[in-house]
Amino acid sequence: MNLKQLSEKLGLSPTTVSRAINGYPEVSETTRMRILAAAKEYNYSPSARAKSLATGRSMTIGHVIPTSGATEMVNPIFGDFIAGAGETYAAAGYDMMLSTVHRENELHAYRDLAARCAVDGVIVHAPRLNDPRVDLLRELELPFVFHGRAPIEDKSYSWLDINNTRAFERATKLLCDLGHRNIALINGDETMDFALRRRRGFVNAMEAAGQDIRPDWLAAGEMTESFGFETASRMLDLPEPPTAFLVSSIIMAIGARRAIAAKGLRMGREVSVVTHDDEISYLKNGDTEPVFTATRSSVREAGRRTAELLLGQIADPMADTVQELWECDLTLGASTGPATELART
Amino acid sequence: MNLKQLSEKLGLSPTTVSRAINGYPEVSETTRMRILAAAKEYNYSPSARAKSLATGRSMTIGHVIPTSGATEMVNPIFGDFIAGAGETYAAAGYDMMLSTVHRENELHAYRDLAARCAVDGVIVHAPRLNDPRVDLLRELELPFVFHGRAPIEDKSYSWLDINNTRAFERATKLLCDLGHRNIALINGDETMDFALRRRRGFVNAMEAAGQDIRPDWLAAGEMTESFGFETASRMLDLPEPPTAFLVSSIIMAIGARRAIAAKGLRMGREVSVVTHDDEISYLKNGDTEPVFTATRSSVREAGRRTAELLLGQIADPMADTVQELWECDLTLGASTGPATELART
DNA sequence: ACAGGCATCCAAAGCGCTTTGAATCCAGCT
DNA sequence: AGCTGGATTCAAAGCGCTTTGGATGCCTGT
Repeated sequence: MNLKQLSEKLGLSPTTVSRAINGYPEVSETTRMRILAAAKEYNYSPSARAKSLATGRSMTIGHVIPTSGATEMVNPIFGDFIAGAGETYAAAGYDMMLSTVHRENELHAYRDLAARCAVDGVIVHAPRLNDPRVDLLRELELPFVFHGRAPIEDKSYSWLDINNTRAFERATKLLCDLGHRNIALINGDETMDFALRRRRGFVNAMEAAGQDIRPDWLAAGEMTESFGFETASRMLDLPEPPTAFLVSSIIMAIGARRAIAAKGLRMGREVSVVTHDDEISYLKNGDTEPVFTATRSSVREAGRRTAELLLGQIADPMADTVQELWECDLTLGASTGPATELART
Repeated sequence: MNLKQLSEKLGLSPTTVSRAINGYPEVSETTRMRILAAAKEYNYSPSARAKSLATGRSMTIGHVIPTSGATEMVNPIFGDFIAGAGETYAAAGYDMMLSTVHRENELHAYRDLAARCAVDGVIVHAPRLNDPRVDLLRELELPFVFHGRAPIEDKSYSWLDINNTRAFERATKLLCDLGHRNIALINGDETMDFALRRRRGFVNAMEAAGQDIRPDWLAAGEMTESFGFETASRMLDLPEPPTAFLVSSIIMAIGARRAIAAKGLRMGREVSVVTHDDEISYLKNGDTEPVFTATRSSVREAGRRTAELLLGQIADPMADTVQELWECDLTLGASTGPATELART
């Protein structure tokens, strides 16, 4: 069933039917009702392809998902971010288009989306150091919003980010205040902007507290459970092991917990752990008391809001760029406690 | 830059340029080369919208992702499945379109995709008992492949599934062979087809071994870490606690491990755990020795293959439907051992 | 010299919609 | 009666591509 057939059935012109469906005022209420009823009866919806060709807007938002590392890992926060963004799109009548792509083909993927007029805008994931995507997307004149920031601090593009530096400063200070002096950082891949900021927050707070930062106690890598386990295991085997871990993702923290348990130590007693918690739906940080003391921010909420910012920008391309910096909660859980001497025995 | 402009620049007709780009033979090699060079220079790609309107194919595959439960959880295996499917799509020149949708709106989402001609086919996720989607999609004449099976056993639709029943039979038998008599099942939501089959496998093997199935030792719910923790905790508190857990997802198994540790028990010693492992990229089941004894099948590989089946079906709608049933590995890890009396003390 | 055949190329129609500009109708007013 | 103007409706152009059905030119063989 297409527009022409429907209009013939109704004895009206395609023009009128189209206007009725799209809510234009130049059609009487009675015929509008008649048209909408018929559309429903025959389950008619305008063809998205024809519509977007005619209007010049595809009503589709693109997400280019970089798969990283040898394992081509998909970031675990991704599902929840998408779910949040999807709510916004659904409410606004937009579709969501995904491309998963190896990092080296990423720029080509954006170029391609733009050249094919496949999307009206994109959300940019996982900004990194010297991220070339800001310039590229500007050149392509494709509306975009970053989830996270490229390290460039100018106001010339829109982004939504959490205050990674502050969150990790506060978390580090908490550990210092609990008397910990041997604090390790298990960070995400430090070519990524968020990881750099978290490290900076950690370093700031350690220096403020007059504490040593030992290279042995710094690690960065893939945000997998294995990496958390292996890194924590290795550090706990050091002659002078850390008494506390600051961890960049709850998945790595679960690995760290496994390492701690394997050494016969108790998390929250001999060893403390603070992690960042994205509030991933299947990895809730406990139901009553949080399992981990954590810096917390909902990535799903971020998805919803980032999508809103992008749709706003598409609706009014002349509007100013928008920057939103969200503070994280610092929630106390069972994984932290005062420093003890036990871990060194 | 559009086709017309490019063809004017080249002094050729749009027809010829189009044919050159789409690889038709009626254009000389020299002009084809010239055209392709110009297309590259001006970064021209045919508009996807116009192309799909003209060809009648959208070159897009839809995935309708149901969010489940009060938390609107996104299944954690989803990211890896999508990554696998995405590889297939990219290689074949297809795009991927996602809608996340509440379960009650799911049928409407499919209807809408079909009516708007937005996709050439869909992959159906998370089949359930009495799944209405088989009939609906047939009625809509939209090509589809199920990831998993609807319980209907006919050959009239295509699916790719793992042999859940067999996997859980074997896993259960392993635990029985290790001397366990108190075996608990922590299953996924039993309105889902896969969970029903796993339960059936468990029951089959228990009956074959002449063992009791105690309602106390059966649980089904959301595949979250919390659910695994709470369920295992509750069961371990029973007057007669299980000595082994068969768990439907590695995330729940991580929760169960936490519960076991919290009771001062050791996984693989006092309590055994076997889990299903989808080989999620960020939750690798250990690097050297597997942490968990597990029934294993790569969900990413499944995504890749399911997408292939769908594209095949789109390419030849008259071809027979295809069913693929994959067997799981049963890999031994550190989480299982012989039954002891310790757990009951 | 001419028909036939092949290799190239092109004009125009059409995909299903939106949207411009115009037509039609029917009060309401002078 | 005649004019104006608002309320409806419509015909037709156009979005950027593919594809049908020629057209053109060139080479062959007779």
